[in-house]
Amino acid sequence: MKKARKPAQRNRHEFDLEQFLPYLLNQAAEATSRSFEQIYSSRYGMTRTQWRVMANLGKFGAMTAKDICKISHIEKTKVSRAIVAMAESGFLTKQVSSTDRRAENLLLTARGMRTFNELGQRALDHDRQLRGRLDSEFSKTLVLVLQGLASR
Amino acid sequence: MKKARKPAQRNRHEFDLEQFLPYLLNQAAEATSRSFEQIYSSRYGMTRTQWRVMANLGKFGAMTAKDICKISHIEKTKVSRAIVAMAESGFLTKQVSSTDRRAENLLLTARGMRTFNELGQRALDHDRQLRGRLDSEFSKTLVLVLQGLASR
DNA sequence: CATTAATAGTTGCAAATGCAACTAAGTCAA
DNA sequence: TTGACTTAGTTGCATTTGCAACTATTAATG
Repeated sequence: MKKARKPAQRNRHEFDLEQFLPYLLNQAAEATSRSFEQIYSSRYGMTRTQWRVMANLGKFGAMTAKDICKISHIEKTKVSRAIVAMAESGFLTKQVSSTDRRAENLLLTARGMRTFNELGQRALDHDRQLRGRLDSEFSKTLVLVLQGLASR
Repeated sequence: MKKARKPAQRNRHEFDLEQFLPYLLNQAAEATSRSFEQIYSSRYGMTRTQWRVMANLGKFGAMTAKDICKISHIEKTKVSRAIVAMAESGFLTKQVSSTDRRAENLLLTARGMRTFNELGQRALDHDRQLRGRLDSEFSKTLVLVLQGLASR
């Protein structure tokens, strides 16, 4: 059990880190991501960003780095490097767009697909575990709220 | 408005990144932390970890690095380096514990206090903005759920 | 057309991080 | 005591990141 410390002094603002949404979100995000990270990192040597890129490609099929950025709000350099690494590991192939030679269409290889399918299955399990005893109504609202917070 | 893409193919698992809790939490955490980070980083050149260490010291008063780790679940090396930097910037002072010469008691300086008070005020504002139109009952539950997810 | 501006993606570099190994100090038991 | 073990905190190193500047290509404008 956590020891209940007394605040050292009263402040004008009554700010409490442990109630601060960005902090809480970070803690929860770290804890929940980290356990799942174990799986794709140990099995496939993938990083978190790589897994996310894969999950997007797995869901939406071929798309460009730009698309991934827009959908996932991940930094473009992060995406760029993830793509390079994934191409090297044989999870995806790039092909220059026929209509715009700057852009490259990204496509999961057969191996990429298989990997995505396996990880997707495990992700589902993990998610169910996390949601555990959350009321299903609450769970739905939670998703909406998080999406709302993410898109600002 | 977000373009609604169609999944490329149906998979056995029906996994959807955009409903995946770790992912949602990360997105929300990033978005909400980043906007606030602007403030302490531009005004005081502080990093996220430094701000968190400060917030703990501000709330609980003098404590050791170990205590901060235990309370906040932040990696000890992260905490250690944050402390060094904050001491250099004059936000805190260390003093070797009288009962255990390995441990150091950390204490915000007057400047550290002032900074914490100012940032605390702004954090409160930020938090209120984030919570915006969240139902207050939901808001409370949310905190509990996030804390639950964080401590596993 | 010819320039100028915008866009897709990459790269360089300076942080920030994670992990393991380390130092110094304390504990405990025989 | 002394030797093995634990603990508080630091350090080294390899990896990941964020940001700005860059290349190559396309769009827009006069």
